[in-house]
Amino acid sequence: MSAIKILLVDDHDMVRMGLKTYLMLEPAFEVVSEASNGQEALKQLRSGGEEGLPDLILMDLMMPVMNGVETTRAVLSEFPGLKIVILTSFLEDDLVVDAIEAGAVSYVLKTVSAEELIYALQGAYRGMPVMTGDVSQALTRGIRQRTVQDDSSGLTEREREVLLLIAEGKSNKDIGEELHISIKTVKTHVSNLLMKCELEDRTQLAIFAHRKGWVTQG
Amino acid sequence: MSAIKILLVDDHDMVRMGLKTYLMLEPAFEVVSEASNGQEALKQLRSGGEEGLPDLILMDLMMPVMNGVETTRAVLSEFPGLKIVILTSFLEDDLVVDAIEAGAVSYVLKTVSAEELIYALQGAYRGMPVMTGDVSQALTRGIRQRTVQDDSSGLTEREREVLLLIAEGKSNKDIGEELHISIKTVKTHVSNLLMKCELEDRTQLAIFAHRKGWVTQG
DNA sequence: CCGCGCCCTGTCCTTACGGACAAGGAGTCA
DNA sequence: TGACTCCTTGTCCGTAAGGACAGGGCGCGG
Repeated sequence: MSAIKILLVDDHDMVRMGLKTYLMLEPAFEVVSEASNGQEALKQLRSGGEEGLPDLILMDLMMPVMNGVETTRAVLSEFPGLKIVILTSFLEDDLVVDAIEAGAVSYVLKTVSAEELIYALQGAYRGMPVMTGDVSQALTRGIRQRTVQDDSSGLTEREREVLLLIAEGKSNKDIGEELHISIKTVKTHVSNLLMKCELEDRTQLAIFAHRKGWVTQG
Repeated sequence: MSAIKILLVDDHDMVRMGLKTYLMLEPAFEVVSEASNGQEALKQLRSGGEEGLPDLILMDLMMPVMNGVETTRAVLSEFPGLKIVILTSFLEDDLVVDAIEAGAVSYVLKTVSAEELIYALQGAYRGMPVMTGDVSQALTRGIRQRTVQDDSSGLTEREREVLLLIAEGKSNKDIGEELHISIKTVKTHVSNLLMKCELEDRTQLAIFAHRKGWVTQG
Protein backbone atom coordinates (compact mmCIF):
# COMPACT_ATOMS: atom_id res chain seq x y z
CA MET A 1 0.00 0.00 0.00
CA SER A 2 1.30 3.41 -0.95
CA ALA A 3 1.98 6.19 1.50
CA ILE A 4 -0.79 8.41 2.81
CA LYS A 5 -0.59 11.68 0.89
CA ILE A 6 -0.78 14.78 3.04
CA LEU A 7 -1.38 18.45 2.33
CA LEU A 8 0.07 20.78 4.96
CA VAL A 9 -1.63 24.10 5.53
CA ASP A 10 -0.08 26.53 7.98
CA ASP A 11 0.93 30.16 7.68
CA HIS A 12 4.08 29.52 9.67
CA ASP A 13 6.88 28.29 7.50
CA MET A 14 8.54 27.17 10.65
CA VAL A 15 5.70 24.95 11.74
CA ARG A 16 5.50 23.34 8.32
CA MET A 17 9.18 22.55 8.63
CA GLY A 18 8.62 20.96 12.00
CA LEU A 19 5.70 18.95 10.73
CA LYS A 20 7.63 17.63 7.80
CA THR A 21 10.39 16.56 10.15
CA TYR A 22 7.78 14.82 12.30
CA LEU A 23 6.24 13.04 9.38
CA MET A 24 9.56 11.92 7.97
CA LEU A 25 9.78 9.65 10.99
CA GLU A 26 7.04 7.54 9.52
CA PRO A 27 7.38 6.25 5.97
CA ALA A 28 3.64 5.68 5.84
CA PHE A 29 3.18 9.41 5.23
CA GLU A 30 4.20 11.62 2.40
CA VAL A 31 3.81 15.38 2.28
CA VAL A 32 2.74 16.03 -1.27
CA SER A 33 2.09 19.75 -1.02
CA GLU A 34 1.94 22.76 1.24
CA ALA A 35 -0.03 25.97 1.49
CA SER A 36 0.19 28.96 3.78
CA ASN A 37 -3.53 29.66 3.95
CA GLY A 38 -6.91 28.26 3.03
CA GLN A 39 -7.18 29.91 -0.36
CA GLU A 40 -3.85 28.55 -1.47
CA ALA A 41 -4.88 25.13 -0.26
CA LEU A 42 -8.07 25.24 -2.29
CA LYS A 43 -6.20 26.35 -5.36
CA GLN A 44 -3.80 23.46 -5.03
CA LEU A 45 -6.60 20.97 -4.60
CA ARG A 46 -8.41 22.26 -7.68
CA SER A 47 -5.33 22.21 -9.86
CA GLY A 48 -4.85 18.60 -8.85
CA GLY A 49 -1.13 18.97 -8.37
CA GLU A 50 1.56 16.71 -9.76
CA GLU A 51 0.89 13.88 -7.39
CA GLY A 52 -2.90 13.86 -7.53
CA LEU A 53 -5.18 14.70 -4.64
CA PRO A 54 -3.93 14.23 -1.11
CA ASP A 55 -5.67 11.80 1.22
CA LEU A 56 -5.52 14.03 4.23
CA ILE A 57 -5.18 17.69 5.10
CA LEU A 58 -3.34 18.80 8.19
CA MET A 59 -4.32 22.39 8.75
CA ASP A 60 -3.86 25.23 11.21
CA LEU A 61 -6.93 27.07 12.47
CA MET A 62 -5.63 30.59 12.69
CA MET A 63 -4.52 31.76 9.30
CA PRO A 64 -4.68 34.97 7.32
CA VAL A 65 -6.92 35.26 4.27
CA MET A 66 -9.01 32.17 4.98
CA ASN A 67 -9.04 30.43 8.33
CA GLY A 68 -9.20 26.75 9.11
CA VAL A 69 -12.91 26.48 9.75
CA GLU A 70 -13.95 28.28 6.57
CA THR A 71 -11.43 26.28 4.61
CA THR A 72 -12.66 23.00 6.06
CA ARG A 73 -16.19 23.80 4.97
CA ALA A 74 -15.11 24.91 1.51
CA VAL A 75 -12.84 21.94 0.93
CA LEU A 76 -15.39 19.37 2.04
CA SER A 77 -18.10 20.82 -0.14
CA GLU A 78 -15.86 20.30 -3.18
CA PHE A 79 -13.91 17.24 -2.08
CA PRO A 80 -16.19 15.33 0.26
CA GLY A 81 -13.92 12.35 0.66
CA LEU A 82 -10.99 14.26 2.13
CA LYS A 83 -10.05 13.82 5.75
CA ILE A 84 -9.17 17.01 7.53
CA VAL A 85 -7.24 17.26 10.76
CA ILE A 86 -7.09 20.58 12.53
CA LEU A 87 -3.82 21.47 14.19
CA THR A 88 -3.74 24.45 16.48
CA SER A 89 -2.20 26.12 19.48
CA PHE A 90 -5.48 27.07 21.03
CA LEU A 91 -7.76 24.93 23.09
CA GLU A 92 -10.90 26.99 23.10
CA ASP A 93 -14.26 25.40 23.42
CA ASP A 94 -15.81 27.40 20.63
CA LEU A 95 -13.04 26.71 18.17
CA VAL A 96 -13.17 22.98 18.73
CA VAL A 97 -16.92 22.90 18.18
CA ASP A 98 -16.65 25.06 15.06
CA ALA A 99 -13.98 22.82 13.60
CA ILE A 100 -15.82 19.57 14.21
CA GLU A 101 -19.07 21.12 13.05
CA ALA A 102 -17.36 22.15 9.82
CA GLY A 103 -16.44 18.54 9.22
CA ALA A 104 -12.91 18.10 10.55
CA VAL A 105 -12.14 14.58 11.70
CA SER A 106 -9.77 15.46 14.50
CA TYR A 107 -8.55 18.42 16.45
CA VAL A 108 -4.95 18.20 17.56
CA LEU A 109 -2.92 20.59 19.67
CA LYS A 110 0.46 21.80 18.53
CA THR A 111 1.93 20.58 21.77
CA VAL A 112 1.70 16.96 20.67
CA SER A 113 4.76 14.83 20.19
CA ALA A 114 5.62 13.28 16.87
CA GLU A 115 4.29 9.89 17.94
CA GLU A 116 0.95 11.29 19.05
CA LEU A 117 0.53 13.22 15.85
CA ILE A 118 1.26 10.20 13.72
CA TYR A 119 -1.18 8.15 15.71
CA ALA A 120 -3.86 10.79 15.26
CA LEU A 121 -3.21 11.03 11.53
CA GLN A 122 -3.43 7.30 11.04
CA GLY A 123 -6.73 7.32 12.88
CA ALA A 124 -8.01 10.25 10.87
CA TYR A 125 -7.09 8.55 7.62
CA ARG A 126 -9.47 5.78 8.62
CA GLY A 127 -12.08 8.37 9.57
CA MET A 128 -11.60 7.85 13.29
CA PRO A 129 -11.28 10.91 15.49
CA VAL A 130 -8.37 10.66 17.88
CA MET A 131 -8.53 13.33 20.53
CA THR A 132 -6.66 13.81 23.73
CA GLY A 133 -8.65 14.22 26.92
CA ASP A 134 -8.27 17.99 26.87
CA VAL A 135 -9.78 18.29 23.46
CA SER A 136 -12.72 15.98 24.02
CA GLN A 137 -13.50 17.85 27.25
CA ALA A 138 -13.40 21.14 25.41
CA LEU A 139 -15.70 19.66 22.82
CA THR A 140 -18.37 18.57 25.25
CA ARG A 141 -18.08 21.82 27.20
CA GLY A 142 -18.28 23.75 23.97
CA ILE A 143 -21.38 21.95 22.83
CA ARG A 144 -23.10 22.60 26.11
CA GLN A 145 -22.22 26.28 25.96
CA ARG A 146 -23.30 26.41 22.34
CA THR A 147 -26.81 25.26 23.19
CA VAL A 148 -27.02 27.74 26.02
CA GLN A 149 -25.72 30.47 23.76
CA ASP A 150 -28.34 29.65 21.18
CA ASP A 151 -30.97 30.26 23.82
CA SER A 152 -29.50 33.59 24.76
CA SER A 153 -29.12 34.28 21.07
CA GLY A 154 -32.85 34.52 21.02
CA LEU A 155 -31.79 38.14 20.59
CA THR A 156 -33.21 39.92 17.58
CA GLU A 157 -31.05 41.81 15.14
CA ARG A 158 -32.03 45.11 16.64
CA GLU A 159 -31.35 43.92 20.16
CA ARG A 160 -27.88 42.78 19.18
CA GLU A 161 -27.21 46.19 17.67
CA VAL A 162 -28.27 47.90 20.85
CA LEU A 163 -26.25 45.49 22.93
CA LEU A 164 -23.10 46.21 20.98
CA LEU A 165 -23.56 49.94 21.40
CA ILE A 166 -24.07 49.49 25.12
CA ALA A 167 -20.88 47.45 25.13
CA GLU A 168 -19.15 50.46 23.62
CA GLY A 169 -20.26 52.59 26.50
CA LYS A 170 -23.00 54.53 24.73
CA SER A 171 -25.95 56.00 26.64
CA ASN A 172 -29.54 55.37 25.62
CA LYS A 173 -29.66 58.81 24.06
CA ASP A 174 -26.48 58.14 22.06
CA ILE A 175 -27.88 54.85 20.88
CA GLY A 176 -31.15 56.40 19.83
CA GLU A 177 -29.34 58.99 17.76
CA GLU A 178 -27.01 56.44 16.23
CA LEU A 179 -29.84 54.13 15.22
CA HIS A 180 -32.24 56.97 14.34
CA ILE A 181 -34.90 55.80 16.77
CA SER A 182 -36.38 57.45 19.83
CA ILE A 183 -34.88 56.99 23.24
CA LYS A 184 -38.10 55.29 24.30
CA THR A 185 -37.49 52.52 21.81
CA VAL A 186 -33.95 52.13 22.96
CA LYS A 187 -35.20 51.67 26.49
CA THR A 188 -37.58 48.99 25.36
CA HIS A 189 -34.76 47.11 23.68
CA VAL A 190 -32.58 47.49 26.72
CA SER A 191 -35.34 46.15 28.95
CA ASN A 192 -35.81 43.18 26.66
CA LEU A 193 -32.07 42.56 26.63
CA LEU A 194 -31.96 42.60 30.40
CA MET A 195 -34.79 40.11 30.55
CA LYS A 196 -33.43 37.76 27.94
CA CYS A 197 -29.90 37.80 29.25
CA GLU A 198 -31.10 37.65 32.85
CA LEU A 199 -29.02 40.61 33.89
CA GLU A 200 -29.68 43.65 36.03
CA ASP A 201 -28.29 46.72 34.31
CA ARG A 202 -26.50 48.01 31.24
CA THR A 203 -23.10 47.64 32.80
CA GLN A 204 -23.65 43.92 33.19
CA LEU A 205 -24.82 43.82 29.58
CA ALA A 206 -21.61 45.48 28.48
CA ILE A 207 -19.51 43.01 30.43
CA PHE A 208 -21.60 40.16 29.08
CA ALA A 209 -20.99 41.21 25.50
CA HIS A 210 -17.27 41.58 26.12
CA ARG A 211 -17.01 38.18 27.74
CA LYS A 212 -18.78 36.65 24.77
CA GLY A 213 -16.21 38.24 22.54
CA TRP A 214 -18.90 40.10 20.63
CA VAL A 215 -17.06 43.38 20.81
CA THR A 216 -14.26 44.39 18.51
CA GLN A 217 -11.02 45.23 20.25
CA GLY A 218 -12.11 43.84 23.59
CA MET B 1 35.43 31.24 14.07
CA SER B 2 33.24 28.60 15.62
CA ALA B 3 29.50 28.39 15.17
CA ILE B 4 27.12 30.49 17.26
CA LYS B 5 25.75 28.20 19.97
CA ILE B 6 22.01 28.41 20.41
CA LEU B 7 19.60 27.26 23.10
CA LEU B 8 16.07 26.68 21.84
CA VAL B 9 13.23 27.17 24.28
CA ASP B 10 9.71 26.38 23.13
CA ASP B 11 7.00 24.19 24.55
CA HIS B 12 6.08 22.96 21.08
CA ASP B 13 8.22 20.05 20.03
CA MET B 14 7.05 20.77 16.54
CA VAL B 15 8.29 24.33 16.51
CA ARG B 16 11.67 23.27 17.82
CA MET B 17 11.86 20.81 14.97
CA GLY B 18 11.06 23.51 12.48
CA LEU B 19 13.60 25.86 14.00
CA LYS B 20 16.32 23.29 13.86
CA THR B 21 15.55 22.71 10.22
CA TYR B 22 15.74 26.46 9.65
CA LEU B 23 19.02 26.78 11.42
CA MET B 24 20.57 23.84 9.61
CA LEU B 25 20.45 26.01 6.52
CA GLU B 26 23.18 28.12 8.00
CA PRO B 27 26.35 26.44 9.23
CA ALA B 28 27.14 29.51 11.31
CA PHE B 29 24.61 28.27 13.88
CA GLU B 30 24.56 25.26 16.08
CA VAL B 31 21.71 24.22 18.34
CA VAL B 32 23.47 23.01 21.45
CA SER B 33 20.44 22.36 23.61
CA GLU B 34 16.68 22.62 23.92
CA ALA B 35 14.14 23.18 26.64
CA SER B 36 10.37 23.17 26.70
CA ASN B 37 9.95 25.95 29.26
CA GLY B 38 11.82 28.59 31.18
CA GLN B 39 12.65 26.48 34.20
CA GLU B 40 14.18 23.76 32.10
CA ALA B 41 16.18 26.37 30.24
CA LEU B 42 17.56 27.79 33.48
CA LYS B 43 18.45 24.33 34.69
CA GLN B 44 20.37 23.62 31.53
CA LEU B 45 22.24 26.89 31.72
CA ARG B 46 23.24 26.27 35.34
CA SER B 47 24.41 22.76 34.70
CA GLY B 48 26.60 24.12 31.96
CA GLY B 49 25.75 21.33 29.54
CA GLU B 50 28.19 19.27 27.54
CA GLU B 51 29.02 22.01 25.10
CA GLY B 52 29.33 24.89 27.49
CA LEU B 53 27.07 27.91 27.64
CA PRO B 54 25.18 28.93 24.52
CA ASP B 55 25.77 32.32 22.97
CA LEU B 56 22.16 33.00 22.25
CA ILE B 57 18.73 31.93 23.41
CA LEU B 58 15.83 31.70 21.00
CA MET B 59 12.72 31.54 23.13
CA ASP B 60 8.97 31.48 22.86
CA LEU B 61 6.94 33.90 24.96
CA MET B 62 3.95 31.79 25.83
CA MET B 63 5.06 28.75 27.76
CA PRO B 64 3.77 26.77 30.69
CA VAL B 65 5.56 26.85 34.05
CA MET B 66 7.68 29.93 33.31
CA ASN B 67 6.99 32.28 30.45
CA GLY B 68 9.41 34.05 28.19
CA VAL B 69 9.46 37.39 29.96
CA GLU B 70 10.08 35.95 33.41
CA THR B 71 12.70 33.64 31.98
CA THR B 72 14.45 36.48 30.19
CA ARG B 73 14.73 38.41 33.42
CA ALA B 74 15.91 35.38 35.37
CA VAL B 75 18.46 34.33 32.77
CA LEU B 76 19.96 37.77 32.37
CA SER B 77 20.34 38.27 36.10
CA GLU B 78 22.45 35.11 36.23
CA PHE B 79 24.07 35.21 32.81
CA PRO B 80 24.26 38.86 31.85
CA GLY B 81 26.21 38.30 28.66
CA LEU B 82 23.62 36.12 26.98
CA LYS B 83 21.67 37.41 24.01
CA ILE B 84 18.00 36.55 24.07
CA VAL B 85 15.71 36.61 21.08
CA ILE B 86 11.99 36.27 21.67
CA LEU B 87 10.07 34.26 19.12
CA THR B 88 6.32 34.37 19.27
CA SER B 89 3.06 34.15 17.40
CA PHE B 90 1.57 37.21 18.99
CA LEU B 91 2.13 40.79 18.07
CA GLU B 92 0.70 42.57 21.07
CA ASP B 93 1.98 45.93 22.13
CA ASP B 94 2.24 45.01 25.78
CA LEU B 95 4.10 41.80 25.16
CA VAL B 96 6.69 43.47 22.99
CA VAL B 97 7.34 46.14 25.58
CA ASP B 98 7.55 43.59 28.38
CA ALA B 99 10.02 41.49 26.45
CA ILE B 100 12.32 44.35 25.54
CA GLU B 101 12.04 45.77 29.03
CA ALA B 102 13.10 42.39 30.41
CA GLY B 103 16.24 42.60 28.33
CA ALA B 104 15.53 40.67 25.15
CA VAL B 105 17.55 41.88 22.18
CA SER B 106 14.99 41.16 19.51
CA TYR B 107 11.37 40.19 19.13
CA VAL B 108 10.64 38.01 16.14
CA LEU B 109 7.32 36.70 14.87
CA LYS B 110 6.86 33.04 14.09
CA THR B 111 5.72 33.98 10.63
CA VAL B 112 9.26 34.82 9.56
CA SER B 113 11.02 32.90 6.86
CA ALA B 114 14.23 31.05 7.50
CA GLU B 115 16.32 33.81 5.92
CA GLU B 116 14.75 36.53 8.04
CA LEU B 117 15.24 34.53 11.21
CA ILE B 118 18.87 33.89 10.44
CA TYR B 119 19.41 37.55 9.72
CA ALA B 120 17.80 38.50 13.00
CA LEU B 121 19.85 36.00 14.94
CA GLN B 122 23.10 37.20 13.44
CA GLY B 123 22.13 40.71 14.38
CA ALA B 124 21.17 39.68 17.88
CA TYR B 125 24.46 37.86 18.38
CA ARG B 126 26.16 41.20 17.81
CA GLY B 127 23.71 42.86 20.18
CA MET B 128 21.82 44.60 17.42
CA PRO B 129 18.04 44.43 17.50
CA VAL B 130 16.55 43.44 14.17
CA MET B 131 12.84 44.04 14.08
CA THR B 132 10.37 44.07 11.28
CA GLY B 133 8.21 47.15 10.82
CA ASP B 134 5.26 45.55 12.57
CA VAL B 135 7.23 44.86 15.69
CA SER B 136 8.86 48.24 15.97
CA GLN B 137 5.49 49.89 15.49
CA ALA B 138 4.04 47.73 18.23
CA LEU B 139 6.95 48.69 20.42
CA THR B 140 6.48 52.42 20.05
CA ARG B 141 2.71 52.11 20.42
CA GLY B 142 3.20 49.93 23.46
CA ILE B 143 5.54 52.40 25.10
CA ARG B 144 3.13 55.24 24.53
CA GLN B 145 0.28 53.25 26.02
CA ARG B 146 2.49 52.22 28.90
CA THR B 147 3.17 55.80 29.88
CA VAL B 148 -0.49 56.69 29.56
CA GLN B 149 -1.38 53.71 31.67
CA ASP B 150 1.01 54.82 34.35
CA ASP B 151 -0.74 58.15 34.43
CA SER B 152 -4.15 56.61 34.75
CA SER B 153 -2.70 54.45 37.46
CA GLY B 154 -2.85 57.58 39.53
CA LEU B 155 -5.71 55.59 40.97
CA THR B 156 -5.59 54.94 44.66
CA GLU B 157 -5.85 51.45 46.08
CA ARG B 158 -9.45 52.00 47.08
CA GLU B 159 -10.37 53.37 43.69
CA ARG B 160 -8.90 50.35 41.97
CA GLU B 161 -10.96 48.10 44.24
CA VAL B 162 -14.12 49.96 43.38
CA LEU B 163 -13.26 49.92 39.70
CA LEU B 164 -12.83 46.15 39.69
CA LEU B 165 -16.19 45.67 41.39
CA ILE B 166 -17.83 47.94 38.85
CA ALA B 167 -16.17 45.85 36.17
CA GLU B 168 -17.88 42.82 37.68
CA GLY B 169 -21.23 44.47 37.25
CA LYS B 170 -21.84 45.42 40.87
CA SER B 171 -24.09 48.34 41.82
CA ASN B 172 -22.96 51.06 44.18
CA LYS B 173 -25.00 49.46 46.94
CA ASP B 174 -23.37 46.06 46.31
CA ILE B 175 -19.95 47.65 46.37
CA GLY B 176 -20.65 49.47 49.59
CA GLU B 177 -21.70 46.25 51.27
CA GLU B 178 -18.75 44.32 49.91
CA LEU B 179 -16.23 46.90 51.07
CA HIS B 180 -18.09 47.73 54.30
CA ILE B 181 -18.42 51.40 53.48
CA SER B 182 -21.46 53.58 52.89
CA ILE B 183 -22.96 53.99 49.47
CA LYS B 184 -22.08 57.68 49.70
CA THR B 185 -18.42 56.84 49.83
CA VAL B 186 -18.74 54.51 46.92
CA LYS B 187 -20.27 57.30 44.91
CA THR B 188 -17.38 59.55 45.77
CA HIS B 189 -14.92 56.96 44.55
CA VAL B 190 -16.92 56.42 41.40
CA SER B 191 -16.98 60.14 40.72
CA ASN B 192 -13.24 60.33 41.21
CA LEU B 193 -12.73 57.36 38.92
CA LEU B 194 -14.82 58.98 36.23
CA MET B 195 -12.79 62.16 36.52
CA LYS B 196 -9.40 60.47 36.52
CA CYS B 197 -10.21 58.09 33.69
CA GLU B 198 -12.01 60.81 31.76
CA LEU B 199 -15.11 58.70 31.29
CA GLU B 200 -18.81 59.39 31.58
CA ASP B 201 -20.46 56.54 33.42
CA ARG B 202 -19.89 53.24 35.21
CA THR B 203 -20.48 51.21 32.08
CA GLN B 204 -17.56 52.91 30.40
CA LEU B 205 -15.50 52.25 33.51
CA ALA B 206 -16.34 48.56 33.31
CA ILE B 207 -15.36 48.42 29.65
CA PHE B 208 -12.20 50.38 30.42
CA ALA B 209 -11.14 47.89 33.07
CA HIS B 210 -11.83 44.97 30.79
CA ARG B 211 -9.87 46.47 27.94
CA LYS B 212 -6.95 47.03 30.26
CA GLY B 213 -7.09 43.38 31.17
CA TRP B 214 -7.57 44.21 34.82
CA VAL B 215 -10.44 41.81 35.22
CA THR B 216 -10.03 38.10 35.71
CA GLN B 217 -11.73 35.94 33.09
CA GLY B 218 -12.40 38.82 30.76
C1' DC C 1 3.17 71.87 64.14
C1' DC C 2 0.91 72.45 59.55
C1' DG C 3 -0.19 71.06 55.01
C1' DC C 4 -1.40 67.40 52.05
C1' DG C 5 -3.52 63.34 50.31
C1' DC C 6 -6.55 59.63 51.05
C1' DC C 7 -10.58 57.73 52.97
C1' DC C 8 -14.88 58.23 54.83
C1' DT C 9 -19.61 60.44 55.39
C1' DG C 10 -22.94 63.43 54.35
C1' DT C 11 -26.63 66.83 51.71
C1' DC C 12 -28.96 68.73 47.66
C1' DC C 13 -30.22 68.23 43.16
C1' DT C 14 -30.61 66.69 38.25
C1' DT C 15 -30.58 63.27 35.15
C1' DA C 16 -30.32 58.55 33.42
C1' DC C 17 -31.98 54.23 33.99
C1' DG C 18 -35.21 50.63 34.08
C1' DG C 19 -39.86 48.28 35.30
C1' DA C 20 -44.91 47.90 34.24
C1' DC C 21 -47.98 48.56 30.89
C1' DA C 22 -50.41 49.83 26.44
C1' DA C 23 -50.65 50.02 21.58
C1' DG C 24 -50.02 50.89 16.47
C1' DG C 25 -47.71 49.30 11.99
C1' DA C 26 -45.13 45.93 9.15
C1' DG C 27 -43.94 41.43 7.86
C1' DT C 28 -44.48 36.33 7.97
C1' DC C 29 -46.85 32.09 8.10
C1' DA C 30 -50.77 28.96 8.16
C1' DT D 1 -57.94 36.45 7.48
C1' DG D 2 -55.97 35.71 12.06
C1' DA D 3 -51.99 34.66 14.95
C1' DC D 4 -47.47 35.82 15.51
C1' DT D 5 -43.06 38.38 16.01
C1' DC D 6 -40.56 42.43 15.72
C1' DC D 7 -39.88 47.32 15.78
C1' DT D 8 -41.63 51.31 17.16
C1' DT D 9 -43.53 55.00 20.37
C1' DG D 10 -45.50 56.34 24.31
C1' DT D 11 -46.85 57.14 29.74
C1' DC D 12 -46.17 56.70 34.69
C1' DC D 13 -43.22 55.99 38.32
C1' DG D 14 -39.57 54.64 41.42
C1' DT D 15 -34.78 54.25 41.97
C1' DA D 16 -29.87 54.40 40.76
C1' DA D 17 -26.45 57.22 39.24
C1' DG D 18 -23.56 61.07 39.28
C1' DG D 19 -22.24 66.30 39.88
C1' DA D 20 -21.32 70.04 43.27
C1' DC D 21 -20.08 70.86 47.61
C1' DA D 22 -18.70 70.58 52.68
C1' DG D 23 -16.50 68.48 56.25
C1' DG D 24 -14.12 65.11 59.75
C1' DG D 25 -10.35 61.66 60.75
C1' DC D 26 -5.80 59.81 59.85
C1' DG D 27 -1.08 59.25 58.49
C1' DC D 28 3.00 61.17 56.43
C1' DG D 29 6.70 64.43 55.27
C1' DG D 30 8.30 69.21 55.56
